[in-house]
Amino acid sequence: MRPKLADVAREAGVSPTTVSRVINNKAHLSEKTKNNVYAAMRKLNYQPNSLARSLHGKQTHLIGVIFPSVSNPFYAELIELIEKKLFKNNYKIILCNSANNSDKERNYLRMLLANQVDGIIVGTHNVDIKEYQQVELPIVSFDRKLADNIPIVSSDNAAGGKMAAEELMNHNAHNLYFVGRVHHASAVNPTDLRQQAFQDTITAHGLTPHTWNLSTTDSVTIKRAKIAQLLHQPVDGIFAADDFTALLVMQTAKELGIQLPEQLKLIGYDGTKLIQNYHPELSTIVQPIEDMADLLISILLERIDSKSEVPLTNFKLPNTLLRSQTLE
Amino acid sequence: MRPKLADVAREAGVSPTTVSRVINNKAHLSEKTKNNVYAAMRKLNYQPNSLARSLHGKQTHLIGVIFPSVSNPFYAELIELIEKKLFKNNYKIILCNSANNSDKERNYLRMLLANQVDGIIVGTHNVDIKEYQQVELPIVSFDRKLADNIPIVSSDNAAGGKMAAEELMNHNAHNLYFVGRVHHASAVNPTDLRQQAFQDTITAHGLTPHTWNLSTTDSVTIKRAKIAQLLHQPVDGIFAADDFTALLVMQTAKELGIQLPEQLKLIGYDGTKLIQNYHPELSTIVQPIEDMADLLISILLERIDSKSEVPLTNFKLPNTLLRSQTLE
DNA sequence: TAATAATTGTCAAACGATTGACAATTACAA
DNA sequence: TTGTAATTGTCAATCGTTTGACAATTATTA
Repeated sequence: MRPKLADVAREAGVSPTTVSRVINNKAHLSEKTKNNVYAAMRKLNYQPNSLARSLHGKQTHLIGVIFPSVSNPFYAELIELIEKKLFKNNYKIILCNSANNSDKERNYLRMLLANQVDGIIVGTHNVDIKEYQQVELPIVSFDRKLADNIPIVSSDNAAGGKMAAEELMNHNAHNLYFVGRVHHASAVNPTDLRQQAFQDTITAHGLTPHTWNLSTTDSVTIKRAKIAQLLHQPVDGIFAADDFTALLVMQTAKELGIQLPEQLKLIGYDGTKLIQNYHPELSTIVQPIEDMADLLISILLERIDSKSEVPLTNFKLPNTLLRSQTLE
Repeated sequence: MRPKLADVAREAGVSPTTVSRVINNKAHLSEKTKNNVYAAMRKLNYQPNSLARSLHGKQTHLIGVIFPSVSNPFYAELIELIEKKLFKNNYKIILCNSANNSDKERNYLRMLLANQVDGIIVGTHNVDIKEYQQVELPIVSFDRKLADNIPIVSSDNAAGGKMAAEELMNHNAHNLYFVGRVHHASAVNPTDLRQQAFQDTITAHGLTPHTWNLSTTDSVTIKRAKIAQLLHQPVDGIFAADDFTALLVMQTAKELGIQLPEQLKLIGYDGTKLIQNYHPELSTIVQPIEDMADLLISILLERIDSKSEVPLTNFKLPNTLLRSQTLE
């Protein structure tokens, strides 16, 4: 049985109230009793029961973190940074993998509320979650519009798409394709803005943009096949929706004997540390992952402890272009 | 303010006790009252306060998951599977990134205890944690000896090392190197067994094994440089400590004009889905990630709800060899 | 119709800590 | 020596839910 506050009090020869005061730094306490209490806590290896404390109204210091995947390196790096920074602020995270399953996400959301988390960071891609509307807890969203009263942090996707288009055109590519999940209706996801801006920029330059759709449910084998098909079209510039798709393009091109960058220019998206380290040859739009993690957390913590309404902005952080061998 | 049990009772026109009974499926309750209560809960969007329930002795349904990294794809995939399977069993996870920092790890451990988690899965690489000895909570360790009373789940690292050695020799490689973090003292980590078995197997075949040390603190640039140095030695077979190191070897070899597999055979280790999908050319020892996740969880849950002492075995699951272009 | 079973309620004590009110003791300065 | 401030204690209510004991009501069956 784990020791409780009363045990510490007995051990230290003081009242339970005093122990609680020591723990919470209340009132004026002599160094002597403080030290007695600390010693007793150490001796008994005492840890205050968070449940009891939180039940009384104290913060839980738990933050729910909901993302569609953990194994995707982009999310993995973002989550790692979020964890690191929250830990510094003495918060711990409950990790929720929505797996793009709205039932699972809803379930997790309910659980987070039941567990009285202090706040939630959401980076998931399911739209139909009405529930977010009525959560009266500090929430910050990553790259996605959840509800009117929830601030969004993202990179400047439109600028990223434009940058990719311009860069490909500057390198004399004319048959330009966007490869990835292609959206058709009006842009809903911030990420759709990449494709949109890419196409608009190309059109503005008097060229015709093309798209080549890969479904997110396609296996990698199928994606490779589809990309091989694409590479049999006249194409000399590709903007991939993400770096891993770009890798497939690179590899497929190589198999088909297509030279990069001579015959084909390629730009990816995300620019994780993993890609920068292990595929430095890939040109890519680098998202400011660390800045976004910082911002997500500072907005969230601000909301948590000041209770102030944060202006409901869509915070857009700038991307950078990493020029490498697939471009020049 | 979130509704509480008493609010539901009022709304449903029953006593708080009855509501609690409905929630916990106690006693005999008529369908009618049950439905009334459910309706009231739905109407008020009621969620029982987990803190209060757990304080009373109910499980928290929280599991602490401590790993040295989230962004490393191997851990990322393992964590994702653990999350997926725990979710199915109605458990949620508190994610702890030890970052190979024993202070941080100790801190997280204390916090997990304070939060009354039901169990802990530990996959971290710090040794000097005495604290694990005295935790009287169900714990399972991944790939690491923590304390005498804590079961370990791992892949058969020794068999993996042996497999790699034999495979390289079968393909007529004679100058064999282990590349990665090289241990010198007697093996402490299960992962050290890979290197040990690799070397022993080579020696047993009358050849001389070599090692080429890469520190975990080396940047990727430095690792590349060190690998380039290695490739200027006489070497025709390399066993990399992990797949990402293997990628660096592949890339460096290519830059130096060394042909794989003609001039150099290469085997990596881990075989994540990421590597299998995006680097299918790499031969590697594939760890049974999913099986390990299953086993970790079944042992942990067994311990949690049967309170039975699980036999303190080191569960070793078999690896498989993925032969690909870097071998033949 | 009586006896039995099922259903629901009331009440109160936990779970482990926090906190405010108030009292009592001690220490220190004037 | 007295007054004031600092220190510590006692006591009880509270956070939201669970649970056991017991009573009261209703329904079912013989």
